[in-house]
Amino acid sequence: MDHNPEPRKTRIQTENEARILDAALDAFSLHGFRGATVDQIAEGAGMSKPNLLYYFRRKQDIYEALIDRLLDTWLEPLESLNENGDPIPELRMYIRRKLEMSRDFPRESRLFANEILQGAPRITRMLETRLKELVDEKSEVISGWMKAGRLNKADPRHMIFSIWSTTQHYADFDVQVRAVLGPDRGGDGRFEDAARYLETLFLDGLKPRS
Amino acid sequence: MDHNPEPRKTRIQTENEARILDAALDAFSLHGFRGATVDQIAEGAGMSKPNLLYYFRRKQDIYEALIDRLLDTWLEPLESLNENGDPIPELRMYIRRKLEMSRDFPRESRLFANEILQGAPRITRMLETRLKELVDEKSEVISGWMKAGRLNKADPRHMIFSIWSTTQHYADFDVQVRAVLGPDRGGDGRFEDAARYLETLFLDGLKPRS
DNA sequence: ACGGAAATTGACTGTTTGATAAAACTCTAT
DNA sequence: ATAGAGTTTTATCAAACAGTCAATTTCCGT
Repeated sequence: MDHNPEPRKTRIQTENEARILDAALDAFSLHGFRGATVDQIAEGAGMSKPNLLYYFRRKQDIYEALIDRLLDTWLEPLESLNENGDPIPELRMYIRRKLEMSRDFPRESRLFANEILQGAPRITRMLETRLKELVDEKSEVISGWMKAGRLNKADPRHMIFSIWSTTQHYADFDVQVRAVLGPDRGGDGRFEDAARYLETLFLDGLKPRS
Repeated sequence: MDHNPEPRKTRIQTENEARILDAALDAFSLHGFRGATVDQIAEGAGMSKPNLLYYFRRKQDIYEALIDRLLDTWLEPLESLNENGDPIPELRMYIRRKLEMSRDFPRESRLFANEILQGAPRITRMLETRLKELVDEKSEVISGWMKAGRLNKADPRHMIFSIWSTTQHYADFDVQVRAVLGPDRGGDGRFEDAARYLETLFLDGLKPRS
């Protein structure tokens, strides 16, 4: 009665799906859903188009598989913001982890940015439910810290936005960042500069403490 | 010898080019260069595709016209950062003007974001020359303020990045912002909330001043 | 080593896309 | 009012596109 309990995957299937998703991430993150082509992805994955479509029947299926896989990873740092920790180190860690994700997973960041930029036609529901609930919950945590005087008073939701935008900027606007900062002088210097700046900004602000 | 001194435009030409550029801004800002179609733009402009191509011979020409028109407007707020003004009010004004531009010209912001996200193939040179020079110049100004103790010490270039990213976030990630904040309760409330938050963030930071 | 399942391919289809050509129409300066 | 520039449309094209299909080849448990 093998009634579709678990369609166990073969070795080749696992490998090829991984290669397809990787090539698709390249294409979609750079050109968006409409701009990326199946031929392009197939070439990137090193296989023929019909072969690719043997694993994912429609272009949209590849895209949705990517988005699904992305979301957990993407929200995890905020999820692990700990109500019982010290506010300042908690925020410091959250910002650093988001910045690390921009460094280590820039394509994922750009894919997400592209999707939102194009009106999020495929994930609006998710934004209004799962994302909103998570932000609501964590905003309460932050709000509690502020009421206890452990954090400067500010709108927690906009605060989360500002952490998202500043950190993801280094992935999404990478070309611009590189153009402005000039040639990379190797190492993790650029990353550390950004980390140090963001810590100053979020914790101390720009007005000198007299 | 009317040797192409100024190809003075007719009334119809002026009107139609404006309508095309407006429709193109809708399309390109939502789908990027490759994702937007000429048919789509023509329909948005209320004319046939061949008619549109009578005014702009290639799709790319429309796109480039938009980008050109955009840049001056986009950089103007930073250009008018005044070395001789008071640092805090100058920054406050810069942030507010950038935020106003996100509110008033969200399509332009998204067009720019799309271009950068896709690797800025058409404007890399501009980023490396004009934009870099402007940022270098203004970084010197900010750096001077910091050395004079009139501003908290922080990397001026990353500071500019953070102002760009936080303000443009409200245009580029509008869908996400709406989803998280819930239904708009009319008026300029949302804008004022963001303005107030950003002022707190940039000037005071999040660590309470004891 | 072999038989059936899994994987791969070449050839193809219908549609969309950016772009062109030529003919028909409209506006405007005289 | 009319000639010619300026504008619009119909018809059309070749390339690129997502997706299908039948036929072939490879893989793998027995």
